[in-house]
Amino acid sequence: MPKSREPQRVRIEDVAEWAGVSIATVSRVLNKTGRVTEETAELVREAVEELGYVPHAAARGLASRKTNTLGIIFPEIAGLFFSALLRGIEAYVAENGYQPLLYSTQGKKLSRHNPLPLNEGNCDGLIIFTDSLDESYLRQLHERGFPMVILHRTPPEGVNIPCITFENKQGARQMMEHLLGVHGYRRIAFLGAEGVEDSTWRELGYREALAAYDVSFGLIGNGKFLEPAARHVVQGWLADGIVPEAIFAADDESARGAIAAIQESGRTVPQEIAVVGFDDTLLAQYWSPPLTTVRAPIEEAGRAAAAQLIRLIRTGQADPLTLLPTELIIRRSCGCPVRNSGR
Amino acid sequence: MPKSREPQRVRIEDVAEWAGVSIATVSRVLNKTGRVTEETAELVREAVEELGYVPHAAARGLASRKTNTLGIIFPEIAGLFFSALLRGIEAYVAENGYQPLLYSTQGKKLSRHNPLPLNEGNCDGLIIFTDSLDESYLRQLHERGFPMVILHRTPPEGVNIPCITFENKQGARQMMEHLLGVHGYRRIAFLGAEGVEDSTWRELGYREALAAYDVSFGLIGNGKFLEPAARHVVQGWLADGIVPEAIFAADDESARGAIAAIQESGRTVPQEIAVVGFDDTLLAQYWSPPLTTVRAPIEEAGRAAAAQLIRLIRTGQADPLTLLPTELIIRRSCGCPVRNSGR
DNA sequence: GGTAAAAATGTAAGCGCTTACATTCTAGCT
DNA sequence: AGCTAGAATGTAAGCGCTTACATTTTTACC
Repeated sequence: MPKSREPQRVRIEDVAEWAGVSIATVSRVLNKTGRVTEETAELVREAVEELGYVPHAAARGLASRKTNTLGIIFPEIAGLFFSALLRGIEAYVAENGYQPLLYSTQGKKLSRHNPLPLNEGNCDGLIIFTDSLDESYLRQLHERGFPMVILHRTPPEGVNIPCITFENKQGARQMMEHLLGVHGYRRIAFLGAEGVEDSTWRELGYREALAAYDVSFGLIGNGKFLEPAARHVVQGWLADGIVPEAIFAADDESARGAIAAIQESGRTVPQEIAVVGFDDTLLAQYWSPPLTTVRAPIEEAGRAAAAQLIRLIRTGQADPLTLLPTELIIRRSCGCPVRNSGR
Repeated sequence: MPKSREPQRVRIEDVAEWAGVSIATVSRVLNKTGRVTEETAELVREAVEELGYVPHAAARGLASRKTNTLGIIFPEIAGLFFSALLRGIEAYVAENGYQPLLYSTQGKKLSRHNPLPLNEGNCDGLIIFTDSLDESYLRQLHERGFPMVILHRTPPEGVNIPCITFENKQGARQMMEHLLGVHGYRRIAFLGAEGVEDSTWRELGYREALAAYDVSFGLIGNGKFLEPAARHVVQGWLADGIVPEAIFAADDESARGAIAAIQESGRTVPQEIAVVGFDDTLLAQYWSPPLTTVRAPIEEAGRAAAAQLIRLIRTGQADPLTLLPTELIIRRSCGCPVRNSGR
């Protein structure tokens, strides 16, 4: 049985033949490398158009050892945080002639034994988002000289991979100042995510502020940065008769969970328990009550990561640490009176 | 000046040498193709481990004409809709040994003159999301025999590309039945997005329902599926003294905008104007009032798209049309009394 | 018109793999 | 021991490009 018509791929050779030139010339026209008479160039372009030629990315990458692609490693694809980050990356990357290639580890931790599908073969550099690669693997990649930047995670010791993160501690500190200083709350609980570095820093800000105000009350729950988990934790507290004056959720999703748990218990936010968050995603301004939170410039972080990576690829240099400032967004859930919608 | 230490890439040749075998054997072990003694295989695996060898994806792709990668084309990266879809795709694709490669057109419409960076060179097939490719380009790709599926858009005439979409008209119809039949509303406005196919179908459902109930009132605004645009449209209506009994927003973001505009005008939802949406994303259950909407199985759509594409790649066959059912989610914004939170 | 430098184009050697085919080895026969 | 089928492994030809270098053509100038 004859194989069903295998649609012939158009190759550079076909273009060359059509235009009556050599493949080298075609390549030169396409890549604008080397000089070619305008006449010939036009002829080649016509051939490309006529035949519908599209260069084969893999072949090109193999031959030139560049892919013009940046790999982006995410632990999972979810939520607005991710969207915003990606938007920032994408915008910057596109402006600079690269295309982003995404890979999500879906919770699996990658190591040398379970290596990344993204490597020199298909991208020129990597943006690594949080904790998805184990330390020795990260180190190995880095030693190979593969350009990488890390988002929201300090690189392992001795490995100087550029890092982009928020002023987490500082932001948390500010929020706590507001809760402690303006509202006078003392019994403030913290809802973090164990093992997530952002959360750890925010927690540190929380602790420091508490210490600064000489408050001995401290309550820390693991809301895993997920609404259901956070809701569950707070339900547990309330059931056990532990009723803080305020809950500082280390991200907006946890805040959402906390509010749900409190409201389900028949209590009101912020009158009985205030709740504040971190990130300012999730349309938090539309919640009831509108959420007081710390705005993290997520999109900006994406842009910064892309910028550092491209710089690293091109010049071999990049800033070891980029710290992005956060901003306190006061709405209603902390107990403040209406002022502005925080738009 | 000597070039700074160029870190040598480990190639299959190095592995072969270390293990004392030929590169063909290494390849066979790695791809589990052809027979190799367990002894030799083990030796090769040791070499791989020892040297930290990772195959070069481009070279592999070039030689084998397979990339195990699926390209996913999005108009833009934004919102929860996208996240959910991607999650569905990613889950299915990963289970089947592929990895997704994303490309966002950022609003630009791609054509033959501005071709896709994703092609035979770096992926084995394409999932195309809405209107990001022009018709003749789509046709050309299809004629080349490149496997593709389309999400939320009917393929151009004569081109039988498998298509995955929601029961948009049906879902809109159901919602309208609720508004017309249960609540008895007659002055119902529609907030769509011009040129978006999903919106067009939903609008058709809206019109049909109106006709079925012999309602002559009809008001259609272009909210562009964006909160600010929708808000603006509704502000305009209200300012002009046009006050419908209900607004059917063709997606949740527009619904959000409509609610905002109404509330800003000092009116209440749903008492004075009811608002309903479509998609059930965006934590719509937490809004104030909780949004009555049509749930579209977004994640399921992603999964279905991936499934069809992989089937197409492997067998050359796929279902021409996959229609995913929607579900009416009654909450409060339509005027219904509290029943359940729609969790 | 002749010559040399510059410009334009062509030739061919890879890039790091897979894989068809060739070769060598092993084991089971006679 | 000698022979052979089958298993194990090796050899080498590409995959479709880029690019260093070789060659040819043009231009500018004497």
